[in-house]
Amino acid sequence: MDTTNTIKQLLRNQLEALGLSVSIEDIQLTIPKSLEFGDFSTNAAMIFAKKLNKKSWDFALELATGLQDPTLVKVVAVPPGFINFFVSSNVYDSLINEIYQKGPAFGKKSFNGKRINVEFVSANPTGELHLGHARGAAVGDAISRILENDGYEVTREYYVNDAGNQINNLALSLRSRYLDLYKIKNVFPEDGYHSLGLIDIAKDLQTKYGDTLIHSDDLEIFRRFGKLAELKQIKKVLRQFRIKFDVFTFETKLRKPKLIKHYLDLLRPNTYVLDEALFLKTSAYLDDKDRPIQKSNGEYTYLLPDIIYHDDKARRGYDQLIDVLGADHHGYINRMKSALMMLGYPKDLLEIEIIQMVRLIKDGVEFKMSKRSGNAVSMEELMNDVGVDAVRYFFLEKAPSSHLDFDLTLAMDHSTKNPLYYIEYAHARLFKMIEKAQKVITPLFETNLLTSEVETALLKCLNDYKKEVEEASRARLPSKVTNYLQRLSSLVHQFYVSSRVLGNDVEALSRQRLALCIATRIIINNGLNLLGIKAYNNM
RNA sequence: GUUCGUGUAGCUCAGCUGGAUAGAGCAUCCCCCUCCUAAGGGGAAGGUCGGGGAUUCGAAUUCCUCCACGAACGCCA
Repeated sequence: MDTTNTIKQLLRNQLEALGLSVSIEDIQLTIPKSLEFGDFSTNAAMIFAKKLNKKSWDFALELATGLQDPTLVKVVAVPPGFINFFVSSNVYDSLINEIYQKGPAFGKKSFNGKRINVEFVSANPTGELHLGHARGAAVGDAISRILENDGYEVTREYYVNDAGNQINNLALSLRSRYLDLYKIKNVFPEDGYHSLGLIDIAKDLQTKYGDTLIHSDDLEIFRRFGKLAELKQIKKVLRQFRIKFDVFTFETKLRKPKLIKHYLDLLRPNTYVLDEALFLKTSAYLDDKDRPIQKSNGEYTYLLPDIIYHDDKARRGYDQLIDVLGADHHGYINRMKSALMMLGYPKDLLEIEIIQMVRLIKDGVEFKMSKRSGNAVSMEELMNDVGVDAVRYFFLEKAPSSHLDFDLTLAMDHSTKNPLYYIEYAHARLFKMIEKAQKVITPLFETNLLTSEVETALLKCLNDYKKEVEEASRARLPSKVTNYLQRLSSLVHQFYVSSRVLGNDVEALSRQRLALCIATRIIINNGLNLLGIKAYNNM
């Protein structure tokens, strides 16, 4: 019989002795969050006290005194009426050993047979990536890393919207810049893209084609050249941010007449014509109203290629599709899910993670970011000024669903206010100390001497790693990992100050503490790796 | 108006599959380097967990309702 059942049985017997007959199933035994509450805990006294007309606390004391078993080291009642069970003491030996043996692989699960596609960033190739994209990039990549760690095979995908109005605007803007180079009078498009990068692209165009395009009415060459140049720049920035996409899917590849026709036929039963436009009956599923897929002028809306795209992803055999999208795509969720349901997919094949807005604060005041204005801060600029590690950390430490104030003044100031330094410092301290200590002693991977409050807490925290990382994967919340690392680092600093590794009277204590440091450093390193943040050996 | 998100310390936010004294960073005040990195540690102060109601032995957490802020509600993508 396992410990849980032993304790439950014990409780049942004791309750009976006190005049209450309950079944085993009604007894709740949990593993407490905090170490001080023992290995198991029950709320039985609080639940059953009322039946005997007793106070929870009195009843807990009464109940606890009768609970004895060879497997139990200690049984205590605590206000307001919990009864805590302590089973054994040296449970952490195997943990420390496992962390040391597995190193970077500790906590990483083997392939569970499930494949997940994570689509993120997917910015239109019409200009620079901005802050919102940076947040999406950090979150999408961290979620991917966390899922991989949890045993999933992950494909990172970028959808390139290279058809439609925005690309025409890009082409027109580029042509205008190109004509400017020849001092030819022209009108910059009203919704054109003002980024300075476009002028450089125009120059490249000039280098390649000379003046042969001046009288060309064909926009196609401007479209192609412009989008590829923009995409190249985007990829460069993402690479610098340590993100490599596995798949780029182009909207133009999905806008093939044959494909469109095929999908129109497929969706036909779910459509109707209104005012010469073709509407998809998404409201029959999850949406609050129907959505047009073909305009009255015969053009298709973005929705149709997007449906084709999602079906394309689904057909590639993923068990789960995740889209990481900005808050402005909020209304998109139900219409895309509805469309996929029409094609016969389950409701939750597609999961959409909405990333809330980033508000930019500079010198204490908000300034609006605009795609057009020259003073919007780009992702590249941010990365160069703040550093990749810090940018990632800033964006990951808060849940994606909460609005984020990005304080530029603070971030660009390389100061100690940066919460990432706290973790990095803990890592560097451990690293240097381990390096030093290993010249004198060898680690002993046992824990019987590690009994101080901070040592016990540290062991417990290391033990939590797997659980936290699993939770982060399940909830798609990288912030669980940043929070965990903060907590762990705090314990590291406390430990560092209070518990010297070298120079103890008892050599075994030094050696066990060294082993604890080695294990802890590995965990910090592994945790940071899940966030795409580098761990440094000195600061 | 509808849908979604958010409301927790002076500020920025954790905590939310109900549980034990509601936590951290920054800011303020006081201590701690002859000794493994003081980018650190210890302590003080700071809270009607937006308001109200319900369920429960127990609610920041679940449910209802109201308020405030943000986002989306286009034959744009």
